Amino acid sequence: MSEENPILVAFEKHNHDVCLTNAMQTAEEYCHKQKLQLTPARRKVLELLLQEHRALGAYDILDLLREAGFNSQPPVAYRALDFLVENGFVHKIERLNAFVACALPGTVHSPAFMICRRCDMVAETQSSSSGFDLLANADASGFKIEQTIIEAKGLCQTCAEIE
Amino acid sequence: MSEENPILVAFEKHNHDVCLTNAMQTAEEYCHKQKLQLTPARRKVLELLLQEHRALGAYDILDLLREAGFNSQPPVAYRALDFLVENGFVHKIERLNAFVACALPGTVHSPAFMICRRCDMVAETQSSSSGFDLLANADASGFKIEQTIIEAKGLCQTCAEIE
DNA sequence: ACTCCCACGTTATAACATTACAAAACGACG
DNA sequence: CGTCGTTTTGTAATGTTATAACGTGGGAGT
Repeated sequence: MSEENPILVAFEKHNHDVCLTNAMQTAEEYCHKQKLQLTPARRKVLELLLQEHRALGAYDILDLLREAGFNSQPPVAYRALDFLVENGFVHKIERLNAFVACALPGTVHSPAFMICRRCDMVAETQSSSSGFDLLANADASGFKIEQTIIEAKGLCQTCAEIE
Repeated sequence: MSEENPILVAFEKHNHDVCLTNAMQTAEEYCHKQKLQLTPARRKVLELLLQEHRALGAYDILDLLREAGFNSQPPVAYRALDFLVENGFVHKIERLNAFVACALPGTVHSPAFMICRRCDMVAETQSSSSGFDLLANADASGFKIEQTIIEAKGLCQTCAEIE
């Protein structure tokens, strides 16, 4: 069930308001504890991203911000996104040059993504490190991994049935 | 040793001419068999990339092409890169929006990369599919993975010693 | 009140990538 | 050998993503 496996949440029907409210609350608390400022622009960008299980480009976000009465220059969006990414509330999807709200905010994790090429849905899952060749090769060569991005492109179940 | 483990080749001293010659020959043969045209621009781009174990941006390549007497518009570089990527001679590094010659051309493989953030070296390794959470989660959700990109950022041994 | 830091405002531009359409090269086949 | 269809190239213009640079304002601590 979704309640127990947030990983699959993007694929299933769920009460999205709860999704959003929980995530916002987690962000609030985290920022309060860390003495970080969840300013209006940052908050709005996070809300916008939480409203979809899709990745949005920086300029999409910029348009939405503009509609919401915010200032409209690119640095506005990029600064907010940088903040949110740094603090783990948002992930960048490199394949898409786009951004998606974190499905597991407030936890240290090493995410992996499934990206549907048809409907653009992005689902986040955990990538446990173990048993994974990359680590062995990194070790063997003395490479110190700091961060790994894992992004799978394909078709979600719904879209696979259609095609 | 490098001869037996091409995965580590980028990290070690090696006769780079051999590297290049072998890869070019593999590409020639593959194209001949598949009735693909390894045209001068495509060949030159592959050579340029093979000359480094680093990723080059499309515009870097464009500059080098220009120096080599080729035409200089962006589509020239992007077309050659598209061809080389489609046929597995070159990989795109999404994190860097840049391109690197394949270390194992002519074989079907699912690569993973180690990218040194200090010296920009890119090493290719294989990502065996097995034992890897993403697959289990994809299965569980009905997601059909078509391609997975794996890119680790960090420090290569040499750079780790310096820092 | 002073000052330091952080966030924001704004302009400009850099870096990456594609569309569109015309011309040339190439290969297959009658 | 033509000529037709396909692939590749030439070229201009434009679209998309991201950052540099520099100035302004507001709050926290002294």
